[in-house]
Amino acid sequence: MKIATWNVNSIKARMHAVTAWLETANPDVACLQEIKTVDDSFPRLEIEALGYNIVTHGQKSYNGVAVLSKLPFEDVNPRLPGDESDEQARYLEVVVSAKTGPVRIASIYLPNGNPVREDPLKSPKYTYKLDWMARLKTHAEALLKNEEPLILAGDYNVIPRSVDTHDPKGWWGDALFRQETLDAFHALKYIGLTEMFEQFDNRGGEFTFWDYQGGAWQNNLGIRIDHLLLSPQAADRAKGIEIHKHVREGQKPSDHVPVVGEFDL
DNA sequence: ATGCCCGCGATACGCGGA
Repeated sequence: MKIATWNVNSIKARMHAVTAWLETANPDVACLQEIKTVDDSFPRLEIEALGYNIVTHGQKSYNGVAVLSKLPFEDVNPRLPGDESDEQARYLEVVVSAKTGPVRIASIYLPNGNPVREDPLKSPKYTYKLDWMARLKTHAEALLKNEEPLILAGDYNVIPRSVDTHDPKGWWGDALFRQETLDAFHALKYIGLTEMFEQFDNRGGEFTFWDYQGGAWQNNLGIRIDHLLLSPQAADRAKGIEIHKHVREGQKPSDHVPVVGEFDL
C-alpha cells in the first residue's frame, strides 16, 4: 500500500500535475496540503474518475487539506483538538480498512511560523506554530494508545537537520530551522513516532521543496520539510520511501514534490 | 536591500508562502 503526502500549492492551479502524478504514481492514499479552496469548490469529479474517494477540509484562499483514497473512508475527523478558536484548516484525519485491519492517516499542514521577531515568544505566527506542534503531540499521544498503524503525513515546515538544507547557516533562525522548532519536532517524535525518511534513507541533500525564486530548483537549493511520521505498528510494516523529485520538472509545478511511503498493509 | 516567484482575489502600491 502506497501512502503519499504532497503540498500542491492550490489544487485548482495544479490539477494537470495532480492527475498526471496520480495516474503514474498510483498511490492508494494521497494526503494533500494547501488546496487553497473551500470544500464546495474542490475539483472532485476529475479525481473521482481516477478511482479515488475524497475528503476535504478546505478554507478560502489559504491552507486547506484533503485526503484521496482508493479504499473507502471508515471515519473522518477534520480539525486538530486543543483549540476551538483555531479556524485554520490544517488537519484532516481518516481511517481506512486495509487487508490487515484499520489504518489511521492524517494530512497535516503545520504552520510556517514566520516571521520570528527578536523575542520568539512575542511573535504571534511563531507561537501559533509552537502551540500547534504541542497540540499535535498531545493528539498523537492519544492516538498511539490505539496501537494501530498510524501515519501522520504532511508539510511539517520543519527542517530536521542541517543536511536537510543546502544552506544551514542561511536558514538558521528561520521558523523552519531554529532551536525551539527542532525541540518541538524532537518532542513529537520522542512519544514513539518514527520519521520514515530517517528509517529508510537518511541521506543528506535530499529535498522536498525548492523555492520558485532565484533559480532554486535549477541550482538544487532546497529543503526537506515534508515528512511521514509513523506509529510502531506502521513502522513495523513500512517497506521504503521515495521522494518524487521529477514532479518538480513538470509544467507549472508546485514548489513541493510528493513523498511516497510503501507499506505492507 | 527581505527584492527575485507564485497563487489568491473587495485584482492591491494587497497577503501568505518558506
